[in-house]
Amino acid sequence: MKEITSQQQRVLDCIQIYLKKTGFPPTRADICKELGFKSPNSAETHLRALEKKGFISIESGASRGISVNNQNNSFGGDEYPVIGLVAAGSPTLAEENIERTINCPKSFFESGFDYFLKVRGLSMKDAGIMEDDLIAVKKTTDVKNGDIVIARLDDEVTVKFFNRKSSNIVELEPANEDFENIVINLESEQLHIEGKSVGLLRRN
Amino acid sequence: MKEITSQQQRVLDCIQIYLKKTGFPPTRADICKELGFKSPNSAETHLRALEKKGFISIESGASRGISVNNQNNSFGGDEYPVIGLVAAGSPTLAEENIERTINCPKSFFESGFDYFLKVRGLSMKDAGIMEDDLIAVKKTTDVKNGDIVIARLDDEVTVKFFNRKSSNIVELEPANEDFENIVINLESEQLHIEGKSVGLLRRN
DNA sequence: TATTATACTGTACATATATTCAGTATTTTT
DNA sequence: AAAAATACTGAATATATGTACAGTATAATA
Repeated sequence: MKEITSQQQRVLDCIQIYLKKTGFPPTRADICKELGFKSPNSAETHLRALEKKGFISIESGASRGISVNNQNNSFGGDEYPVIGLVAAGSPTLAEENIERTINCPKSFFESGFDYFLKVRGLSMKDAGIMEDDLIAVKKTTDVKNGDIVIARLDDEVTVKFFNRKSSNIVELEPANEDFENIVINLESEQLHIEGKSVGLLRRN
Repeated sequence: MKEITSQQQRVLDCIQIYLKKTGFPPTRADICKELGFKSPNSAETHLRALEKKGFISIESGASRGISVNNQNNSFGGDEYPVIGLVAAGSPTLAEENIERTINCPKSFFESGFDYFLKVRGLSMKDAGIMEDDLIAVKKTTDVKNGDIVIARLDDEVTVKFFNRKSSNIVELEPANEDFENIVINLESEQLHIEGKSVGLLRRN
């Protein structure tokens, strides 16, 4: 399997996300629409490159005749996006930050989950969350004290323990003595709870 | 979900077999070819019946726009055993210690793996391995310094960093300052390397 | 008894779609 | 320095495909 370029990866991801969403592969036009290309030939050439490199197979003449060569993939799970936890000051948890997808069953984590978040930094190391770990995130605002939450302050996304001190005061607590608690006064600051951690996946 | 007729079941099976084989849904003509119909409208009417009964969804106008409404998670991965890392002095990694199994794809962890090991204690906490975490273990004796290995000394199984000091001396190093290195002289003691960690799964 | 659902054949056609050709430009490899 | 790969736009076209229409026939339902 030869090297894949970033654009080819985007096309491959697009195919897999489309497959997950609709149950069938995209057309060239669909790919263009998703990725903003203006000519179907843009998709075509990427598809041919992916085929040449062995990532996909294309059945000639067949509409939507794309199959992903995931050797292990006779597999009925879903594709879950892996979203990069971008550094401070960067955009939020957006679709554009999908690095790739992971195929795994819905019920893999007890309460169900929506996406994986790739961890940056070691602010939660004493909770066993290390750099590059993938946190399984369930989208919810229903969080309790002690939950590991994915919180957004302005445009900065962070993973911390949640601790409501009073009706107006929330503390976000790291699990690392080198970091300090973030105290938020809800009257003067905006806090968005994106979701909470329901599990963790690490791949050495 | 209403009752399905035998012919409709044949069509539904045909769709699923075609999907598994090719990676994309069949056309009306494909179904006719598979099932011996002579008119595409035969397939069409069956598809519409299946749609009406809720077994499939059809995207109007899209070629091969069929998706199977699979609420049942009959999921093609493999069952991997979860083995409890039993406390000191207890039996080894035996079949009897299988707590349950987890369904997940073969290649879920990069290099493939053989079973999950449920962690006891916090001796590897600084490596982000916490109590009750499930370590994905690949059975192998081919380990390098720095690998997290599953080692057995007599009947005691432990998870530690591997460090070969010399041809006869191996150190098993915890990732927790409260624990001490285990130094093994291979001439006088038996060390069995059961495998190494290739990943980790945590479920909150 | 009339109606609806099932189960087909056969023809026809609009359009969805793959695919080719002609360009332009940048980067990487040889 | 030349060749190949990457990364596109834009237009054109043959055909793959969904889908409607016209029939025929049987079984189930109201």
